[in-house]
Amino acid sequence: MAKKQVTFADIAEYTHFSKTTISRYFNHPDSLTLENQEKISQALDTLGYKKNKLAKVLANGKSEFIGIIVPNLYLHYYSEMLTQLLSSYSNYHYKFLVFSSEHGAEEEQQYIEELLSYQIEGLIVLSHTLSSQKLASYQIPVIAIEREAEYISSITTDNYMGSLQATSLLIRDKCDILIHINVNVEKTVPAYDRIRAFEETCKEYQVPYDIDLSVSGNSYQEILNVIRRIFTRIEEKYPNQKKGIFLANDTYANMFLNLIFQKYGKLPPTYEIIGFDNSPIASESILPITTVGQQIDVIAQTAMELLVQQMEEQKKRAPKPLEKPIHKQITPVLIRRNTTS
Amino acid sequence: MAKKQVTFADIAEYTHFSKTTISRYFNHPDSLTLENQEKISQALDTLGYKKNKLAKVLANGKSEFIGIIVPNLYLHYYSEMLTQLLSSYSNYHYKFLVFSSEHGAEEEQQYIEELLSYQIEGLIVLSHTLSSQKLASYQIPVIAIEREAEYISSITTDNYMGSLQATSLLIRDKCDILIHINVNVEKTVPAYDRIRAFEETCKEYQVPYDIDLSVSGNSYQEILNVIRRIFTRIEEKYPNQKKGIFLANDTYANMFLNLIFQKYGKLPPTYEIIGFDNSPIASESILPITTVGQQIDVIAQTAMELLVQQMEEQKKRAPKPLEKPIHKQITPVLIRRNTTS
DNA sequence: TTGTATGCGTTATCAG
DNA sequence: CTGATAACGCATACAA
Repeated sequence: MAKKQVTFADIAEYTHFSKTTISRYFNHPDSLTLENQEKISQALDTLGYKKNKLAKVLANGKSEFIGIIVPNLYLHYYSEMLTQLLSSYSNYHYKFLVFSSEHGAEEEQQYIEELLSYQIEGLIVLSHTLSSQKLASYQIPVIAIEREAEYISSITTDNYMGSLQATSLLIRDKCDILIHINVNVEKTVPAYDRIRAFEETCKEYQVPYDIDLSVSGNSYQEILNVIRRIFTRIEEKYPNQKKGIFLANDTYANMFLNLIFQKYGKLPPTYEIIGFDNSPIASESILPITTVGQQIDVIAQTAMELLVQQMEEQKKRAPKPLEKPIHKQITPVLIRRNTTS
Repeated sequence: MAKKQVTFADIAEYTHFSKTTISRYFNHPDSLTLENQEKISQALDTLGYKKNKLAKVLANGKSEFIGIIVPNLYLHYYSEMLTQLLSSYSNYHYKFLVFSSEHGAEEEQQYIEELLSYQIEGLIVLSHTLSSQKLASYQIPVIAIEREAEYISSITTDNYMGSLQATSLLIRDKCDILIHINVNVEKTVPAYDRIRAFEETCKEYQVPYDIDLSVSGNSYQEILNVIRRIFTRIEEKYPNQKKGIFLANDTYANMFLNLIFQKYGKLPPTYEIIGFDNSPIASESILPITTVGQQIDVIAQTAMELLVQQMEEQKKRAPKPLEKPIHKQITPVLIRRNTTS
């Protein structure tokens, strides 16, 4: 601590006011005469005052902190979401304490304890490790984004609508066989709706379909190998049919497209491909990929609105916690590019 | 505020100790009898105590906060760096307040003011908007990552070495003409060394070279259009020669590779391509791209070491600020993949 | 419009 | 080994 901080006491002494008046200068300036405002204002920069928000928080209980827990930032979806959340600073002036966690529940609970000890007013959770029941038990406004959220409020993409749009496009384009490629997602996860919608839509329109949930792996290479296997299988099984492939995300879609290109040097008319997420890879691919675009900005914005609302409620004298969690769905948009006709 | 927080006062009352003893229980437990430790420990969870770090900070001045300012998280480089920095939590237990800023100096100054008001102990800057001189004036430990840093400590990739390795490989592979494609970087930016090394190496080995710094644009499409123009020019100018292309980053490299593939359906032997960064796109491309890999984990780790060291110094009774800023360079590694022989 | 007194939850100093 | 008491920097009733 080089030189001690300048405090209200110092300013008060210097200006011959009381600390209270200095406090008021910041919080209710109109209650001072213009003359005195000016005096204090002068004193502030001759003394070089710098405010101390922590002291303020301790005194009034409003930390303006929001905790965020993301699984990682490697996936574009998460880093983009974080960007959008951070950018809400200009509207709400909440500060964000960010933790990245995907190594188990204990670690994550520790992080939350730590966050709580900093008096965060709210929490945004994107990781999947803790149950919503556990999260609800912390007695603090929580918003889940795209995860299981039975006991807490949440924002999710309308996965059903997204998948429906993709599937419909493939049907409209007269594909002979529709194929959905995905990991074996749990039914509690919102993204499971992508599988549901695909299947139900295919059934409704009575088109043949094939659902392959064999994707797995922790590295790009591992996953690529699985996709290659799937590609081979499809090539063998549906040789002369027009294949409409709907993949769980753009990374898979890009892999699949690359395999096709490596074999044929182009995208033959017997293939249509649709991804999910509208991540950068979808446009950077050898052929810009048609994809279901998640409206990450809208999701982030909605999450903040919901959270702010609940945090405001907490500040009232008799805060009424939500009777039921609020769940909102954001409709994704189909972005047509060059892998569909 | 549902129920008031449990404080030391409550615990003291309950256990018939003083607040001081409770404090000691947490900070110097050995100075209590085991029996009394046990008593307090019991009281803690029957009362449901939750610690308040803000109060602690106010009392002892150590916030354990570090501020981070990144330009954006859209670029993989930044999001990966942030991930790595966040992961240092397990070693140092510093918490991170993150701001994203690339819209001008005023905004960024405001952010820093805000960060300072939260008593951050150190600052990590990845954005380019504020001069190192300005940053140094804040009188707080600052580490710059991959940016101008005359007046503050910094970590950068050894761009010269990286570029040297790439250029050498292209020479070794007997390219007739070496071409470097980049934006027109300022000479103060560390990345300028990539251009320098390319030119100097070409001269030293007396191979013909061509430096094209015409890349510009704010969107993928804009940049792609420029790259296309450059591609056309190169095709016309060096039709039958073996071309060794070294691009400023993997995104450019991927664009270039896609253009080649779209024209030839493969990578003809008259082309070699090397990117920079080892970002995901380099492996996800139609052909895995040879690239200069920045060791982001090492950079982040080194940055934290340096920062922690300086923050520790600040906590001493007579802190000696650094006489000169410390600058460290991290050597990148050449990752050979399928776009070089 | 301004001041006094007290509290926020913890640590630090000094005494015993 | 334990306790009183005064910081830390600011906010807020309540008075004036």
